[in-house]
Amino acid sequence: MDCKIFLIRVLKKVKVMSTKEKRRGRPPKSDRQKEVIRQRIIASARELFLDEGFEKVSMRKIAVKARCTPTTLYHYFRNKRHILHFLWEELFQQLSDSCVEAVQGYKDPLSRIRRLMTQYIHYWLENKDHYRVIFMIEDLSSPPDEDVNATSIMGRMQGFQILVEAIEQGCKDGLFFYDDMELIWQILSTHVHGIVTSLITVREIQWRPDHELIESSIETTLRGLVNEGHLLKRY
Amino acid sequence: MDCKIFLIRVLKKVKVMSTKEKRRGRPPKSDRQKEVIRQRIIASARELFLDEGFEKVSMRKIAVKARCTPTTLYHYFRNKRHILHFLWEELFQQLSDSCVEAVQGYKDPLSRIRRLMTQYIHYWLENKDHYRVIFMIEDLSSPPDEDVNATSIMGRMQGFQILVEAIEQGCKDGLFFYDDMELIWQILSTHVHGIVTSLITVREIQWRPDHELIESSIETTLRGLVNEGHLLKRY
DNA sequence: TTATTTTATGTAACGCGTTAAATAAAACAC
DNA sequence: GTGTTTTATTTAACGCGTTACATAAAATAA
Repeated sequence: MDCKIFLIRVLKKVKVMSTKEKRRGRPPKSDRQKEVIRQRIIASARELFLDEGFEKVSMRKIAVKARCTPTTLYHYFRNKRHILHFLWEELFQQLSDSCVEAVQGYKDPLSRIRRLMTQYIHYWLENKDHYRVIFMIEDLSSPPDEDVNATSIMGRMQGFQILVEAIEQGCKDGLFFYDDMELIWQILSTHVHGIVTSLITVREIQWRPDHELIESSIETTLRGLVNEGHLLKRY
Repeated sequence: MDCKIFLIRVLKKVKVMSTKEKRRGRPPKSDRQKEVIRQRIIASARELFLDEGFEKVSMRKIAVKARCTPTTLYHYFRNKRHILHFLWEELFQQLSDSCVEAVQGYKDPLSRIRRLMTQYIHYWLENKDHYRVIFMIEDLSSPPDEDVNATSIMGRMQGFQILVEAIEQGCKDGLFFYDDMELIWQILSTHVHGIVTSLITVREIQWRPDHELIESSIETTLRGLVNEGHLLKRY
């Protein structure tokens, strides 16, 4: 019974939506209007984040800056993480820019990949609070935001593009043990990310000096990924 | 002036403490008594954690179970993380046990290391909430607890002991590219940890199927760490 | 007009980790 | 006994993310 009623309601709704008959209630704000408000909220969050650091970004303070109440924020974003997602892109852009700079003057794919891995690690170590914003916010229950696809963000980043191209070139040259570009960048990503997350979050372990652990760890990954004979002298 | 006064106060305190004269105020609880209360608090936290999952562990609920107020908890522990640190040891023990079981029947160091790496990853992937308890609690300001040394915890774990012994044996056999046991286990740790943390926390990326990424990632690390010719057929 | 329906926003609350301030308890000095 | 000093514990609060609920606003239906 309930099922039937529900079905009828859904069908009515679909009919109304599809034929664009006059809706009954207050009309929703246009997508354009909504976007304006969303941007005002994001701008407030960014201002707080840049001015006073991540720990000052609270929903209540964002609301004050955006001239609304905290509840209104939840009308436009699922949760705090959802708002901060939009700041990710800017942080990734910084990372990307620093990576682009890091490969300047390096021509062969292997050197470029090595430089990118090194820079990735150093960027996060030098911006530990940015790292926490992105990787250490517990969302517990909520599923990942389907409208924020990190792979697509990364795809638009020049730094990631350079990595992909270097891997592509490497594959052509028979550089790698594997013949699968996606697999290769995922292996590289998990390994460098492991170094970053270990050094930042596992502070109870007495790690080797940063530079030693970083360099030997990266070289280990590259030796494991690159076919014998292709491993040139570094840099 | 202030400095001088401070110095005098310190000296008085030291004198009193060292000569064991009668103290003026209410005497502190004995270390034994304090330990009893600490254990009661930890037991309450553990009960909540095991019965209802991590998200139910709140300072207020621990306090109720331990029959005191939340503030009292802060008399015996610096913060929530400090209490949960004592649960770490038990989770690490589970991990250790599963690792001990995983190497059963594997004799050569390389196979044993490979088994340990694989089991480490699978343990955390199968116990994601445990992973979050340990690695994803933001402590923001506070420095790492100096009285909880993860390396010493790990040292007492048989699973870690087996890893160290396997590395030791490997070094004797000339198995590894590096000749430094600590460096080797730290490289192994960061790499496997990178896989775990990526798969658990970076959900916005469409990762390769677990088994594929795990296996090729581990093999990459081992190829990079093990000298040519020593890399036997797997398992 | 008035009633109804839907959207947008606000009010007040929940439980959270943590802490300042007050108070209770236990010792000594007088 | 009465104060004094130190420790242990509680009370009450802060700001937090989030949400149930109420209300305002804007449209249609009658």
